[in-house]
Amino acid sequence: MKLSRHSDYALRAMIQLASAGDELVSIRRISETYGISHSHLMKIVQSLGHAGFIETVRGRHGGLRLARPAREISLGALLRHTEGEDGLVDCTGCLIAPACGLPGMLAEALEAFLKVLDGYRLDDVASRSHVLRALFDRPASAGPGDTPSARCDARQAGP
Amino acid sequence: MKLSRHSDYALRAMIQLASAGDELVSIRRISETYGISHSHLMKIVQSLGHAGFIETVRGRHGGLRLARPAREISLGALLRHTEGEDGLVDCTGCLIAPACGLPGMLAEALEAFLKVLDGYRLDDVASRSHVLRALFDRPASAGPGDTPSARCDARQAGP
DNA sequence: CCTATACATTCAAATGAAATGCATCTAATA
DNA sequence: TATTAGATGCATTTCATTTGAATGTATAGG
Repeated sequence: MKLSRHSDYALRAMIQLASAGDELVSIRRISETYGISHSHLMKIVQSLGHAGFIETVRGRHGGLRLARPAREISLGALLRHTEGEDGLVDCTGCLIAPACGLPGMLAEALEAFLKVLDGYRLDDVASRSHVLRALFDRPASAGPGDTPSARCDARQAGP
Repeated sequence: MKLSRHSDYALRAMIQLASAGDELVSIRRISETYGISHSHLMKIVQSLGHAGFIETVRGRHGGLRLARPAREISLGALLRHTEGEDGLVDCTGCLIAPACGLPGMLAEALEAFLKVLDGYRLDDVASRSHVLRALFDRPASAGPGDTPSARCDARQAGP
C-alpha cells in the first residue's frame, strides 16, 4: 500500500509553501527543490488551487502560497483530496459482490486512517522548522549547468 | 488509494476457501469463479501457503483449504501480509527527510487502519453465507466453450 | 506597447510496476 | 505409469502513472 506520487508531491509542495510563510514560491523552484517533474507538479498544483488549498499568482513575479495558515490545513483534508474518495477496492463485476461485507469494512478502516491524519496539521510536519527552512533556502543544485548530485527520485522505504 | 490486485485476489480466494469449509478447492476453480489469471492466482496462493494462511495439497485431487478456522483469521493479519509492511511513502533521497515528521504520522494512520481490520475475521465477510455458498456452487461459466458473459476484470468503484 | 516570466491547459510519449501467459518441474493418486 | 494439481522461473503484455513538449493566458517592468 503506497501513496501515489501525486499525493507525495502535493504534500511536499505544501510543506515547502508552509515553510515559506506568505512569500510566493514558484512551481519551478519547488520542482528543483525535490528534483521532480515540473509539468507533473504543475498539474498537481493546479488541482490544489482548485480545491482551495493554495493561491496561485500569475505573471512575472508570480508563484504559490497557502490559501490558509498552515495550522488550519490538516493532512487528512489534503489526502482526502489528492487520493480521491473512491473505495480501496473495485467490486464491479465481482461474482460475490451481493453477499460480500468487505467494502464496508475497508471503508471503515480507511476512515480510521484519515481520522488520524485529520489530527495533524501542515505545520506539525515541520518537526524542526529551522532545519527545514535552511534546506529550502539553499538552492537545489549548486549552480546552472552543474550536476544535480542529490537527485530525489527513488521509491522504497527502509524499515 | 487502492489495494493491489494481489491483495484483492488473495482476499477473494480466502473468502471462497472459507465458504468451502474443509473441502479442497483447486486454484483453477477459484480463478474461474472470479475470471482471473490462473498463473497470477497461483503465485498469490503460494505466498498465502508460505505465510501459513492456507494448506496446499498436491496431486490428483489436490487443492487448497484454510490452515485455520475462518473465525481465527483476521483481515488485518491477511492484509499485513499481502500488502507488505513498508511505509506508505518512500523518503529515500528526499531533501527534507531529516526534518520531516510525515513518515511517523503516516505510520500511525496506517496502524489505525489495520487495527480496524484486525477486528474483522474472515467469516465476518460472508454477511449472507447462504447466498455466497450458492454463488460459489454454480459453475463460473455455463459450459465449456461458452462465452463468459460476466467477466470480472474491471477496476473502478462507483460513488 | 512589447517582452519576459510564470501559471493554465492539452496532447503525446515514455516509464515501470503489476499482471499475465507459457514452459517445466515436483508430488500424489487412480 | 499416466493424469491431475500445485511449484517455480522466465518472458511478455498491459495499463496507469508520470513525464515532456507545445500553446495559451495573465502580470510586471522597461
